[in-house]
Amino acid sequence: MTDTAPLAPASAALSTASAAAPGSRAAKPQQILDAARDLFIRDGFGGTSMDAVAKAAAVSKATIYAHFSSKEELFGAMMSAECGRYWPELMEMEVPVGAPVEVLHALARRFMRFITGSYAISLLRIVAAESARIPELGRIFYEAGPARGRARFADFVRYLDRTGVLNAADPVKTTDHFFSLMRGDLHIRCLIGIEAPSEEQLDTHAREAVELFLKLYAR
Amino acid sequence: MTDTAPLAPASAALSTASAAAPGSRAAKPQQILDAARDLFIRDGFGGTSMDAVAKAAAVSKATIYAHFSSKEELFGAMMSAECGRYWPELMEMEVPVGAPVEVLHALARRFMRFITGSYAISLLRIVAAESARIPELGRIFYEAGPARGRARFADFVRYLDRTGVLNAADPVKTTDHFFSLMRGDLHIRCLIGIEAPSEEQLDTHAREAVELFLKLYAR
DNA sequence: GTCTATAGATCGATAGAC
DNA sequence: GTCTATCGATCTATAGAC
Repeated sequence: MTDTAPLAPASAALSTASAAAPGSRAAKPQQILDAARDLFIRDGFGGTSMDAVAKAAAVSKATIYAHFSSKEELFGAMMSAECGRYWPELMEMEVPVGAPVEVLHALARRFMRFITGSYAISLLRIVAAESARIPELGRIFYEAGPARGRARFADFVRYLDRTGVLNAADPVKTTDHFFSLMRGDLHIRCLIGIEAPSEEQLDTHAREAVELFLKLYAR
Repeated sequence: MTDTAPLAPASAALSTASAAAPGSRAAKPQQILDAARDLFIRDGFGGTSMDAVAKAAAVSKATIYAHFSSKEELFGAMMSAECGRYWPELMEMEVPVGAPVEVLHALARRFMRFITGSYAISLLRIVAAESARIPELGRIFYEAGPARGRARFADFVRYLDRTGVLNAADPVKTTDHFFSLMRGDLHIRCLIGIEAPSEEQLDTHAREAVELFLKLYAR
């Protein structure tokens, strides 16, 4: 590896907590967003009441409405903030150094662990369920999350193509195929709550996905 | 093709309408289920009220509760009935005859059209969203739907392996890979409502998926 | 079984004091 | 901005007549 791997530069993770002191006035919007995130993720949109958010955020309901004009807007703001936060944690981590197949395997395992985890699954469930009611929600989610990861991995594919490891004439489609092979049927089974894969399952699944991917695109 | 293709036997589609005359007493549970299906699919679980179901089914709310003890039970009964109905319509159709690559392409196109359509997307959204609240829902859905299609296609893979078209040592995994390549990123984009692929897109997508699949498994 | 009518609870959103 | 208190609407579920 004499070239520079484009996945390497890791930026500082964004902080959840506001800069303001807890309990102060400026911290309340963030308290509300944090509480909303926890409750929406746990109970869904319909299952979360504004009363519950107010109680969890330790503010009054009127304070919530002073910052967010409706439940939908609060939900959209929470989702937008989360989408800007969760994907960097996944993709901007330092990329392991080693043989391409090992790097791919490490990335695949990390990806699988993330997308089958309760956090990503809960977010996806709510976005899917509410996208009919809140049309822009799907795009907010996709652009801030999956699209970023895809673009980032496509850069990595270009790098592997440039260095002669892969034969990927269309990096975007190649990325799509890698992600598709990774998700497999497992992702949907997680989405509908009938599977919670163990670490070993994820590792095996990731290894198989990489094998198939290399069978398609290794030079 | 001297062997018998296992996808061929098409059974009669199940009927939605009850055998009882419309308006009669015995027809009411079916009227309720039909109305519930339409409303749940259109407005989701939280967006559908029992009042609306009663109005759409032309019965009183008390009649609904005489047959279904709660909103959740009505929802589960509807989903169970739908799951037993929708997949046969997809997979038990007559299989086109021709070269394996053309048959695969026809199947892929049919599959893509179905899973990206509003009916399947709506069902999946609701199952995903409510699987946390109703744990058995995901399994009902999966067993009655996707699992059947997978088993059926695995038989087809075995047939193709037996006749020397494919090299598929593990038909189940091979099936998984075919379905994964078909879904691609497109399926998730449909799920979150940011894409509604045209017939041409579906055709192109299906063709590419088959090409990749054959690159992996053609003998 | 089926209806009308309503109980009982909750929810989203707001008014008004500070 | 933040609070308490509450409005008005809606929802699930049931009581009671037939």
